[in-house]
Amino acid sequence: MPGLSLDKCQLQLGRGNYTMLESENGRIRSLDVFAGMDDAHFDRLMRGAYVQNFPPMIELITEGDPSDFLHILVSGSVELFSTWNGRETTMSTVWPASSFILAATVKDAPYLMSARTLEKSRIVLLPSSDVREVFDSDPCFARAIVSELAQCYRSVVKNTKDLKLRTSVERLANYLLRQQRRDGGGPEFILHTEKRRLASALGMTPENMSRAIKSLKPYGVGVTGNKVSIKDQDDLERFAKPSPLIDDFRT
Amino acid sequence: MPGLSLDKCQLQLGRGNYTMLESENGRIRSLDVFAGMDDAHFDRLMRGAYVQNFPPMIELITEGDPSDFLHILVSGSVELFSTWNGRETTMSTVWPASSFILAATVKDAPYLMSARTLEKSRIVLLPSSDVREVFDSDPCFARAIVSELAQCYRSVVKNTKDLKLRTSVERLANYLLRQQRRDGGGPEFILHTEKRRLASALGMTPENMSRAIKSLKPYGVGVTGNKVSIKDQDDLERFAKPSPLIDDFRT
DNA sequence: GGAAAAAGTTGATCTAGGTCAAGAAACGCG
DNA sequence: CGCGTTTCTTGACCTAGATCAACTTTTTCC
Repeated sequence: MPGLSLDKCQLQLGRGNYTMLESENGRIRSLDVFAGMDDAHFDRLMRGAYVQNFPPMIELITEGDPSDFLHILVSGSVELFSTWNGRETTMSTVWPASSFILAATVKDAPYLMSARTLEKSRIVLLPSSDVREVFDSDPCFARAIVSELAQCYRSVVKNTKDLKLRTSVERLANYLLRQQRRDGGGPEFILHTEKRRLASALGMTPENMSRAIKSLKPYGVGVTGNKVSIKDQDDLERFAKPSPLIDDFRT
Repeated sequence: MPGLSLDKCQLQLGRGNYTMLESENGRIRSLDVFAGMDDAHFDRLMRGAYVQNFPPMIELITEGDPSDFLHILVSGSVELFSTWNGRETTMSTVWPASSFILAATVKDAPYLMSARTLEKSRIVLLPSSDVREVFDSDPCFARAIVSELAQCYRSVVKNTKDLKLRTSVERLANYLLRQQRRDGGGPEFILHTEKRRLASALGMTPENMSRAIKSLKPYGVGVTGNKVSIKDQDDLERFAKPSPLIDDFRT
């Protein structure tokens, strides 16, 4: 439903009322960014907050726009993407519960990426000015923001290394290994992303992704639909050569 | 001189003494990161600091090592690069006066990139633990760190967009336009980077860089040695289609 | 449940960019 | 200054991956 604008949505769903926020508070409060902060400051942040449900495929943010809100994804999933000269690429996918476009908020600079919901998503919107204000008065929050930001930075750096140092098949192989770990490490797991989006995220075309999957078959990788099975873990790892300095998403 | 290790250097040059630091203090003090902070806190940081001169091509940092120091480049230039599976790529080049590997320091996590001097360089080393300590006690410093980090993050995001959305010739064209602006905007300017390093930074081979330069000739770009002349600004810009969301290095 | 739309796959072809090799130019150093 | 090393360039060739088109499978939605 591309005709449904953000404004329309806000009117439809209205400003998040206190009860809605209350029920969400626990979840949000326990996020890393807010964990250690003062209650008063947290309340201060939440007073100006909106909570909204969005349908799938709604463009939440358009790159270039001023960054009025820090977004926090409570449920659903959001794709960050960028465009130039008629081309488009997936920059990353956001899963609950985490914030996005923190850097734009902090710098009070225009968004560098657009964002759209992939599924029905619940999102908390914190006015950027409030975030900056509380940052200055709560050292604990400041510490958390800086840590989150550093984490984001390191993720992008890892992604750049992945892009510049590996071929597309190597990127796919390592993506599968990362996904496997995230899913518990068993020999069978599920892709939570559409293949064409995955292709874009990994910097290739959907067609080439299909072929890349096929070319991993000799290493014991089977993919049917969104189900992946890794028959020979060692063999795949010998090929993929995963490195903690690229593939470990925690450090 | 690849035989000369960092340790040897430290022995040779010794710990920066107070006089050396004093002479540097002004320059360092005026960096964005330190500008607004308390004098006492600044002194606290500088008490534990080392200042050192390094010859060209010395590896200052190896990716994967623990991040013991925040580095600040006072003069010279430093290349940040990464390796995987025998391949190497330039991630970015650092010019004075700015800090590098801030994110690793903040998170107390291993370096994701290696660093080497390109020329004779003067570098201030601040123990990471001191930086984190002062961060917690000086809100102004915290604000500056977060701003610097956000800036770094946004730079890497722009770089990813450049890599994923543009061809190598388009990347080169836009790089030239950025370099031109940085150099005052005149039709003639100078490349401050070796072409092979530039090639690596832009994600291509030196051979392909040569050919990319040639293919920009029809758009009025002339390159001889490190001198670049842009004869038809409009023509080049029509081809390069620079975007502030990728190419503006300030926001 | 079934038509329409979207996602995924496959094959044929093309092309951007990598690799290899050799020569030219620039640089560093005794 | 001149010799040796490195960088840069050019040409020939190759390959990873894109594009295009046709087809199959899956999903969506009335």
